[in-house]
Amino acid sequence: METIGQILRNKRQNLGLLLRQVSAYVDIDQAILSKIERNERKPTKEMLEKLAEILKLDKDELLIQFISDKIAYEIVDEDCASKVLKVAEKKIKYLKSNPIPN
Amino acid sequence: METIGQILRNKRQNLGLLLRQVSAYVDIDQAILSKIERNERKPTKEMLEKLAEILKLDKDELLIQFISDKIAYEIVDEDCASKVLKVAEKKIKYLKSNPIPN
DNA sequence: TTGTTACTTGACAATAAATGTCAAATATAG
DNA sequence: CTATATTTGACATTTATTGTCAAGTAACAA
Repeated sequence: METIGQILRNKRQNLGLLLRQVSAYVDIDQAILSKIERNERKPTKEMLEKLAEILKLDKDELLIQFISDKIAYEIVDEDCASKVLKVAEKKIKYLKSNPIPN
Repeated sequence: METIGQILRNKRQNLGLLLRQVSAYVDIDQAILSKIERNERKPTKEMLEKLAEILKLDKDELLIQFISDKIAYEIVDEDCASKVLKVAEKKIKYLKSNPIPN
């Protein structure tokens, strides 16, 4: 099970790219990229898209990893975590099937 | 499918309590409670506990509704929402089974 | 109408969280 | 040691969240 950071770092290193190079492409400070790769900071969606481009990763897959990471860390310390996910799924289905629930 | 706000408001009205009374018990401005009941603001966990007490709601169940609400709204507009939840579940299991993953 | 009660709304300040920038510190390799 | 790559932390800035308050609406009774 890889975190976003691990995915990004592994791919970058496999491609033989430096933090400096990738961060320049993404147009962020390399300190930020370093932190993203160690899960100390979260990338924005714009960053993710750029990262997917330069690292030749699937954009959608990366987004899924990103959001699921965020959610996992959000509720991992709740002891009702799995129930929360089940209820959330129901709610999402409901929200999607009901336009403008307000 | 009820939101947290609806749950709180319904129960409060069924018990014949006023915003003023409940907000006094929870020790918040009644404007805040009004907003919470209309999902314009999110309660803190402390508020939720107090609310569960005075409204005779199950504390854990309310917390589950609260967190799942938050997650549902967070990802409802992603078209990969259900996949996200599946991946998140795996990550949580992984995180829980691995002490101090860092 | 007038007054009362319950609730809502929006502006505002205070607080906290996320973000970006930078330079110094620490590796790691030659 | 030198040079290059990465990490760390302090700091300022921006953005969200939160609480407070007073004025606003709505429903109803007198």
